[in-house]
Amino acid sequence: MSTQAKPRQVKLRDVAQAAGVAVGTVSRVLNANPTVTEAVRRKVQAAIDDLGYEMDVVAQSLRGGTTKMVACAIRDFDIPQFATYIKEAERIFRENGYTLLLSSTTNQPDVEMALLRAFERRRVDGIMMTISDEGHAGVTKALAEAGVPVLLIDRDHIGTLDRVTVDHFGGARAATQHLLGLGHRRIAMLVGDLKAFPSRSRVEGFRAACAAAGVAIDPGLLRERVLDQEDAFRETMALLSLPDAPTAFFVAAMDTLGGSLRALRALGREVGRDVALVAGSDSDLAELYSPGVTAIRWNLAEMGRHAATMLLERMRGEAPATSRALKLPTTLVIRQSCQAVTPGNRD
Amino acid sequence: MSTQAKPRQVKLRDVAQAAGVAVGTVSRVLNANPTVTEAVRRKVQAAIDDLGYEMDVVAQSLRGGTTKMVACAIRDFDIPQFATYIKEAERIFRENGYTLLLSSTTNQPDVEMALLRAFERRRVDGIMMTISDEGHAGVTKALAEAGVPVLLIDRDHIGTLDRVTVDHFGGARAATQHLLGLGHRRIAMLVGDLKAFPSRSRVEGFRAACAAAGVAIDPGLLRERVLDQEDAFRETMALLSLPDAPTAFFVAAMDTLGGSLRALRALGREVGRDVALVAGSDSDLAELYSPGVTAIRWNLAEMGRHAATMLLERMRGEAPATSRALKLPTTLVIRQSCQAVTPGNRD
DNA sequence: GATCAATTATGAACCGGTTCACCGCAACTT
DNA sequence: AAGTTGCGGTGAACCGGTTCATAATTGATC
Repeated sequence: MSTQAKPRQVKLRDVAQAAGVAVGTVSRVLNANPTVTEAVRRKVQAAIDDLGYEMDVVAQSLRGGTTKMVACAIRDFDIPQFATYIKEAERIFRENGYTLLLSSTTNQPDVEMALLRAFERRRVDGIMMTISDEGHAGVTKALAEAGVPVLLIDRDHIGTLDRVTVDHFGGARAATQHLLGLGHRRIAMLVGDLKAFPSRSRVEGFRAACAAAGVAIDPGLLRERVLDQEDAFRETMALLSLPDAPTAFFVAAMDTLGGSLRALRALGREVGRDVALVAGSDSDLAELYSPGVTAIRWNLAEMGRHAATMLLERMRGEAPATSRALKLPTTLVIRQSCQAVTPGNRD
Repeated sequence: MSTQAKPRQVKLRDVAQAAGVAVGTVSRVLNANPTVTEAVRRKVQAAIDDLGYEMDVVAQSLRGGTTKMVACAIRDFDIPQFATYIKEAERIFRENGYTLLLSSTTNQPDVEMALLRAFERRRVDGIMMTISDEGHAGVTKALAEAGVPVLLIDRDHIGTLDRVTVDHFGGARAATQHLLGLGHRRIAMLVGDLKAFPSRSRVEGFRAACAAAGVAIDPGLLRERVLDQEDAFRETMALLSLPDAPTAFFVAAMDTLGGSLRALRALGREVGRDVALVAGSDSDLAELYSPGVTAIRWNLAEMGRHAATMLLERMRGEAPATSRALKLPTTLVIRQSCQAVTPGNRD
């Protein structure tokens, strides 16, 4: 008896027929509706087990209007920091019966808008994403019209949406203060796209620290749009080749430390001795490199947990009408990559 | 005119009414059915654009039986190697109109079986996954009864399913030969769970190389079930504390190098000088550590690309009836972490 | 101008659940 | 005994598309 073969998908009506009840009754049993007798419930359950019935979520979604799916779109999957974030968020969603739907935006507004449309067509119950440009009219319009709750990941400037952010400003300021305190005056900074919150607030933190110390910033040492390790390699090479090269590097962009380290290695500069180095995000590489690379750290698992929880509450209508923002604190993990500037180090 | 506000979701019948045609006709226009006049097509398209109609994929899926969703379940997201794989696979699927659905199996058969049931309920068109134990009766049964194409990621022993695998055997053998060639005889090996293909074939490669060289394996130096960096740290600490500690470490398990490096650092052993080290998978850390860590490498992007393509072909019925297996080659990237055994290094 | 064939549009059934107005029946009133 | 209440189950409408048998229209032919 029971689940053998599986000649044809068992449907609700088959269960109803086997149990000798109406389809509506089986549905009520499945949804634990209290208006059903224990005797009937047992009889139906027996038929369900016997036939090996599995609910068709697509049909359920059509009628119910809710799909129990949450979409997540980020710039690029293989940024380890995002992976940790998503891992934790997915766990929360899974435990709550939601399925995660994943896409890369490749940091292009067109793709972001197309994805939002696709998510709408798929009728996801909620969306969690990063956007490449908080000022992009098309994207902000699409977000506003989404029709389902949207939570921005480490993005800001759209006050009507829930968001989880990181205190990059504080992190960058602390990192810069650290370098300034060691005597560095020519500090190069590598950041991503200033159209998005993280890089923007990192630069603000950098500027704030420099301003507080009365140190002027050489615009030639501030390199933006550094999005991957190749960019970081190229910019670091260029900066090191300057006639008046920087004594310190603040590699602030996500997951770009490797590129800078390769450039330093290629030109034979030793971290800590020839040049000071701070990473904008922590990693195994930063920790285990010799010397250890001072880095800005925050709790990514907690970020994913909170994001998922906030979105769940919003989807369930448990959240307040106003948008909620969570800002995670950062700490500067000081390692051995930054030494004081030696007097004769530079002319 | 055109998409303003959005008072209520526009449905197919609304478009039909606006264009003055039957709903079936609008459907035919949307599906580019050739039996529709250019004049009607244009009229309907105008109504679609004017109303800002967006198809409801859930309803489409219910009738059509196909959801254009592919599920991907892996042990753990934040293993960088998987991230690269998934990134590439997702791109292929997205370009082909498929949406990726992601879950963690947490390496537990129960979860794997539950996920397979959940995927079935969601009516995904295909599944791509790793499993924790290729011999697990419940899981293999669930896979066989899946009802949709399943592709195994770096798993074997289930001949009826498509799969992409890596030549871990060859990689492990080459790595071991390398260590043996440098004079190492007491080689510790850290692998994951032998119930799954990768660790099993790595151990086989290790044994093959040792056997060919006539070197006996000390069972005490073979540590299995090393699944994360904490495990690797613990086992490495234990091995280094042995009265007759190994002179070389083959840290073969995925993404565990960091744990071993921390242990070596904690005990003050220097890689390359005090102990030789080979990693079972390559990474930024292996490349940029000082000294660079010799590692086994394969093309993860290609792996993801092939997996997605194979699954797409299978879903479209373009694949041959027999299951297909792709085995990616590995290369040993030799860096500076393995020196020859110095005569007085060990008694 | 009538007949037939080919082309194009129609509308209802269908996918597989959920929901709700309604009905049957037993218990409770007076 | 007739009327009322309320619990438990029924069955049909509904969600929003797709599909196909059928109808309507057009064009060709005699």
